[in-house]
Amino acid sequence: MTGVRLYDSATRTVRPFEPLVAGRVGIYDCGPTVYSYQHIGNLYRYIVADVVRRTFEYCGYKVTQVMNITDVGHLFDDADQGTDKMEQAAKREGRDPAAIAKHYTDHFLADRAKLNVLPPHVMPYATEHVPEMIEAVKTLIAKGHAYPAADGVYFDITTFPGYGARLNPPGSFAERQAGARVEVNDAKRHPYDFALWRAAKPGDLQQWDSPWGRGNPGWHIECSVMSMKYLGETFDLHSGGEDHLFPHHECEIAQSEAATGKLFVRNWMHTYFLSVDGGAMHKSKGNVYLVSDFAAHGCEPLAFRMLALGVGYRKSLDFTWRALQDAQRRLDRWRSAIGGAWQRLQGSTGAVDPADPVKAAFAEAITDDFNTPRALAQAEAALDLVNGSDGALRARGLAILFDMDQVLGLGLRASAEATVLLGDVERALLDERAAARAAKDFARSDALRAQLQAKGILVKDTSEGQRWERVSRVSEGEPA
RNA sequence: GGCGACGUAGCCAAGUGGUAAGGCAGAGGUCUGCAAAACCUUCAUCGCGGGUUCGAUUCCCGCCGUCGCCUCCA
Repeated sequence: MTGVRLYDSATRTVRPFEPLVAGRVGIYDCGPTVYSYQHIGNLYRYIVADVVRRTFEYCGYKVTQVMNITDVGHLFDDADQGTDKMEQAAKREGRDPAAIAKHYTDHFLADRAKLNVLPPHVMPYATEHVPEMIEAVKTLIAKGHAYPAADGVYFDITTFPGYGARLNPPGSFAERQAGARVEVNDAKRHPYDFALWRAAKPGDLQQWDSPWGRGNPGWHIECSVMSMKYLGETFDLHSGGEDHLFPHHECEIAQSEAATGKLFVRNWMHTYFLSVDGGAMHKSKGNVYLVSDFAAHGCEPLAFRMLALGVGYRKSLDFTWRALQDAQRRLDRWRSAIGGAWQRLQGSTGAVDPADPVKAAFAEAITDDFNTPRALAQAEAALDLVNGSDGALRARGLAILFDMDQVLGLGLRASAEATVLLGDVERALLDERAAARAAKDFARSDALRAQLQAKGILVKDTSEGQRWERVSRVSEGEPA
């Protein structure tokens, strides 16, 4: 089993990963709130989480990856708040929250599949864990960490020393308080006490019975409850976006550890936001892009995965259409080389030597805090072998690339296999063209090449005969 | 205002106290009936100004710029 080094947001250092249970790793990824389509920034984060999970598996760990679906808004019908996501969506679309959640969850999962993001092993829904959340709130009240108030139940942060300072710089929380301009909610004892349970308000579409009357759960409690339910009270790795550093994950830590008296999470991981054209995505700027927008720019979803792999997750990727198109070209080049080699080798690559230096360099890169850009550079080294004229090296390079793709997830083997799946007509045209070339009938040969091109098959002549590949130029598009 | 992150070639980006991976684009060349590939060569002194050091892109300070968080957003 290969060791993995990773950055931990709590200690702010890169250190060797040490699993709670030898050979296993439990991961909880904060999932999306499904009130609208997930944009590329959201999806980018799940590509990163996917690479993390694949890396551990590549290294021989038995992984349990849990990702929640937040299908409750924890929101109340209060026009002043203006942040009533699930409610707003329900009203906007004239559907109930369950239908909204279903629609956007399905779309999210479909986008993930297009990006070769593997399904998590467990995918709990918040609405199916409300009883457990209520139990957790009762426990916190019983232990003196929470108190019922007029409009809900709040966590008392003064009962958890160090609140807000696990993932954030020491002292920063005090500064936040000083700078806070938030009007104090009279129901709360402390401005930063956070809701565990909210009393229902008139018009709430999502509400449940509880010991504190009808209402809905606070945002943070669902992640504590669901992560501990499926991974245990202490688990290995918890990931989220950089925006979760405060308050979400600090709240999770406080309520979880207050309830169990145990360390909640051993490693915290946060993905930085991607920017678009050098700045933030904003609806007002019209640059909140979806996977379904790629086709219009001649790109496939997997080009976005290639682009994402080209950046470290702790630096922010700057997304531009040009960058995506560059990634598409890179992906096309890989496929072209791999498809050609696959045809020459007739589908046999042999096994990968576990001690292969290129593979070793790749493993070294990917296990160094998931350094995908460096890993890609090693894949390019393997690609050089594939492009060479030596048949043995070609087989070796191909085998290495397929091995690497267990982590990269670019579907390289599938694209290679697709090149040899020809229809009878295509096959006949290729055979006829080979005959024409042998007879030096170039006019006929060129005409046949044009015909094949029209069928999406690019033919190339090499010293070893014709090679061909499917041109994946996206034209069919993918409706939103 | 407070706290934090980032600023590397035309573009996307690795990285290190000792003169900077990889990809895309560009330029020149080889090969080729043509085309497409492939191959070879070529393309940066690391935001600005100081400081520490024998030596800094890499450490420290200041400035400028971008981004994030400061109650429900990946």
